[in-house]
Amino acid sequence: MLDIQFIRDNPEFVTEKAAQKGYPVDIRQLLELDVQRRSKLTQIEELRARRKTAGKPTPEEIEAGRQLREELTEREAELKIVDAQFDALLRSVPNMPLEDVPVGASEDENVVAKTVGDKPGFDFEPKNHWEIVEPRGMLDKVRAAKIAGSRFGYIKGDLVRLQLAIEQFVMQTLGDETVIQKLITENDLNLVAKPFMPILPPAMLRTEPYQASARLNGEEVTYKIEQDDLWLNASAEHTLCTMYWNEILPEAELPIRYIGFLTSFRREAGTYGKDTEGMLRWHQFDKLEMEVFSTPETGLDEHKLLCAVQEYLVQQLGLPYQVLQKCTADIGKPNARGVDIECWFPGQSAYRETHTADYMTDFQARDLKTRVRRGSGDIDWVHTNDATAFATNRIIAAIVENYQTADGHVVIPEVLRPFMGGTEQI
RNA sequence: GGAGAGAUGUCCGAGUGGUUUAAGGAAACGGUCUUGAAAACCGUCGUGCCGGCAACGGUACCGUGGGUUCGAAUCCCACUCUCUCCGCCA
Repeated sequence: MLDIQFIRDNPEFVTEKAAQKGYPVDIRQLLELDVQRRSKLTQIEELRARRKTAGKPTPEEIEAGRQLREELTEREAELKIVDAQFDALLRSVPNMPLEDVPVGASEDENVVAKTVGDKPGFDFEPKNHWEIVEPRGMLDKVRAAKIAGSRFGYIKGDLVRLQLAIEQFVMQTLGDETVIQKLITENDLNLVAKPFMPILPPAMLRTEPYQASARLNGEEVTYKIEQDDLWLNASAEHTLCTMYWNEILPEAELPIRYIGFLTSFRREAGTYGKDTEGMLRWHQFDKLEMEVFSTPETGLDEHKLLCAVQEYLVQQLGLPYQVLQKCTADIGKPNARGVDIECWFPGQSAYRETHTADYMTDFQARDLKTRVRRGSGDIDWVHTNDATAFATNRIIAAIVENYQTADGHVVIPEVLRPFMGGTEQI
């Protein structure tokens, strides 16, 4: 959630920015409730103070206490109602976009920040990825549909080896301090070159932390395990960002940089007919995800580092891509800034989203109550960042389409070959 | 699935109705002593909210939510989580 003090101090700004993100909120009403809430709280605290007695009370004090209790019960009931309204309204206020986030009403107004890499030239008509891997027996969606329904698949053979190679490549690259330092230097960032810690997080989480993460997007997106109060994660950051829920971290431990690997699950309700072929939009997919907890001062640079890592990884695979600066309507409620990478898919003759980087400033941390104790003893909210390293299905599809040969094979990008026993083509 | 135990501040841990604004210990930080360090000694040392420029004052929080009471960490009810043993199992 947003800082109520900030809203008190900047009501017009908050109203305007919230509207730009597509979240019209009644800040006047929120502030009115805020005033009501505080005045009721003051009343209640006064009553509580009067209730205290030192030791055994006299009969008169007991009678007075009885009356105080009646009044308190009434006031507390009033406060509860105001509090609930206030809380609901406060939680409806989105994070404020940073200044450089383009203002836009829909994803169509995202801005292409740059385009990198040459699209491969083919002397034949390039195929879609499924036209290559399905006939070769590396993808079986028919039997998967029989067993689990649409949007599932059996990935087989060399495609599995390719995925494992991608995982190994990412873990090695992000664990390499020299790579991190290089990206920090190239991008003029004021950060330490601490490598990313590999992590295998849980795939499910309980309702309470999920809600606190500001990432629980309801049942269109997320699978619920009813009998156990558990949700299946829709992205690794859901169980990563919640790791330090209700904790105060020593400043010396920051930044905490994780590179997680996890299978994620999405219901994809409302996407019927979209991407039904191939492996771009499944109910279940594997993902390598970065998550960073940092001080407020370094939060933006950490975000830029994650973007740099994403580009570096895609470049290493030799894939053409464009970087999208997401507009206010598309960055999402908890985001202050968001950047997508779209890789080129020659079979579809289109750029398709493969990466996203989210910077939440302290918005998410305030809900998660994840804080940092500074050297001075002060306590501040941490800043949180998450970003895709690779969503393996999508990046495999991109590799297959960009590296396809005339006879329906796929050349393996050089950086991945060491992780596939030197295999050059599948 | 069966049986049992437990949840208190950064950690350990006391506390079963009334200055608990939670004992004591450890860790941490500051200081004294020391050539330096250790030890010893002295001091500081939870979080949120409300008011205040501030010093500070008020209030809440002992797993969560209800209840009893003039008053609840403490009594009652429900729930959650953790641990141990047995069973099953990758």
